[in-house]
Amino acid sequence: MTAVSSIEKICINRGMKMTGQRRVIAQVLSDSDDHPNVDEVYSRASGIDPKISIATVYRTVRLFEEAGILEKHDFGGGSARYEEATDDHHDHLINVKNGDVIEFHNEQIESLQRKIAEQKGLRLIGHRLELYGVPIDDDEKGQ
Amino acid sequence: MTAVSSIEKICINRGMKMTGQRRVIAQVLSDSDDHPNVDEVYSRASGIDPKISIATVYRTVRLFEEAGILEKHDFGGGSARYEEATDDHHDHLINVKNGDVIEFHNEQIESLQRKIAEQKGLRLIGHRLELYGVPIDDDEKGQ
DNA sequence: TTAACTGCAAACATTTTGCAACCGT
DNA sequence: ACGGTTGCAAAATGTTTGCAGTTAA
Repeated sequence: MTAVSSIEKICINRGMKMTGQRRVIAQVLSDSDDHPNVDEVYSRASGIDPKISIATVYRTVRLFEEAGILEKHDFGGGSARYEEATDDHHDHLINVKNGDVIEFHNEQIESLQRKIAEQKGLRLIGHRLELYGVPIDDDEKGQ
Repeated sequence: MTAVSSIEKICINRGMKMTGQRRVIAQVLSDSDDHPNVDEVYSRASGIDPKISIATVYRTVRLFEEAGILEKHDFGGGSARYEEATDDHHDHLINVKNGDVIEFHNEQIESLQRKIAEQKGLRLIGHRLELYGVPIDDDEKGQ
């Protein structure tokens, strides 16, 4: 009856002890299309189980992140934000004129990044790439 | 007599009130080749004027950043890091093992970025690229 | 002179942690 | 039953701010 969220399935597969709190947090995160911060996860989870504590949310998202189930993003603005990890990696192209976010993936850039890191003696373990642009059409009339 | 730092010159040009503390902080930042955080700026400044307070450092780097004199970076690791803003663009490769920051510039990546934006109908006006890596040597003995 | 700046300490925001009680397996 | 997990409150960070005294212009 109780639907099992996609994240909970992963947890079960890995033999994690699934408490009621973890189930709720897993469901909240599976249901989220955005990139909630801990406070938002906490309040969504509280709607399902009002006696969850925020310390547990912190501990759980950290657990999930270390298990590779979540991705942690630092978009600035004070708090870390989370999204379910998927196997398709993408970067973001932001249209600063209207705030639209376009996801893209470019293997050539990815491999150049690895190469640059290697040249400096490092193995690439992550990156952050954000592009900011304005519509080319708007360009024709000035600026 | 007292050498005027490059950042102080900019401040003077803009008519900022230059106190002793601001002069010291401007000099510390002008002299820094790395990407110090506030704590590091504070301790370097304290070496020149031991009675500067860390609150003043926070206020001053924020002032400089809002004036476009400094660039503020969020490389993770808890605290914001600063560098003098220049017109020559570069990206950052962060050694997450020790916090070292290596600057790099790769025209191939730059041009790919422009191309990607164009393909989506945008003209690139800015970007943020940060690479995170660990020393390859450390890698050999486990992970 | 006086509006802006500084130092101090307290306030804040986010995240982590010690510990006793609790619960999944 | 046992060891991991939770809730709570306190601590740890990093940063901002209120206020009274100080200083650059």
